[in-house]
Amino acid sequence: MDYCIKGKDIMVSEQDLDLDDTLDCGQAFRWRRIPSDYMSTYQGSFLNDRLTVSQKSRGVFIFHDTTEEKFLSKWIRYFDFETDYSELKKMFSQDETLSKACAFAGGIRLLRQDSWECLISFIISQNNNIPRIKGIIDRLCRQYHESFPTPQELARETPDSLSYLRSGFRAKYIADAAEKVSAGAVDLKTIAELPINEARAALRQITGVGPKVAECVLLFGMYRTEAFPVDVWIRKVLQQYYPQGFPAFAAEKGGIAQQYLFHYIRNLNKTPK
DNA sequence: CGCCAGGACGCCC
DNA sequence: GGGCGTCATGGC
Repeated sequence: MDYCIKGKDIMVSEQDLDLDDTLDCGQAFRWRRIPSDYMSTYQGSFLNDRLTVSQKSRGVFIFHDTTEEKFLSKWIRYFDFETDYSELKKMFSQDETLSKACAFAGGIRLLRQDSWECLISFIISQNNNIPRIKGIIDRLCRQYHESFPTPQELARETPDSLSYLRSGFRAKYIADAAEKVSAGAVDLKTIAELPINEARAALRQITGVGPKVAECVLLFGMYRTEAFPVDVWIRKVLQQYYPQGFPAFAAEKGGIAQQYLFHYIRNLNKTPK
């Protein structure tokens, strides 16, 4: 990654990033695409900082509505610019299927999101579709001045008071997560550093957090790249391409590989962009 | 209209 | 410990 300042904008060059692949692939739900004919622009936020980011062409980006200080202290980390994804993809490509997946969706990067927002988002995601997940999270944030509520704020709610979300049976799960996190019974900062199986068990103390949601929180909210969420699509990939098991050489970064595979298998039958 | 969604729970055996 | 119905809501 390279960057330079141009007026109030920050110009960024990074070959291993595609905005549509990364911000609209189901790992984060609060990025909104601003319609435009000639480039992709997204608005979103991380913790309390907003960002507008555009992709001008392949590998060329403009970060607006931010500062160099914020860019250095927050956005570089959020977009995982400290990691060399071309190196990762080279490593993955020893495997034939992964090689195809990387070629197909090589613009995906793992976003280093906030663990609390991730926990609630993926609780909402269960047995749900992406447009509706976005809608529910939208209504939630609108209630809190367009920012994600803190655990303490959400802990004041009940399943009934959350009915405006229209999140269905998930409301009681949201309330339970908020209660346990705000009271410290579940300490996300500590969990992030635990050995992976202990971290999994700790997250699953929350009602409504099963294997899949726990894995997503670990991967997307705690940057545990060895976490490997298995949903119906990935289960299909594992059956079809990895009957002997997922290759061990990729296990440590398995979650990132999983992102490429997920995007690949979901779009196999659609026409490539 | 019916099917399904980046699942988890409760209950069954 | 695996199999199955159920859980709200709405996108398609």
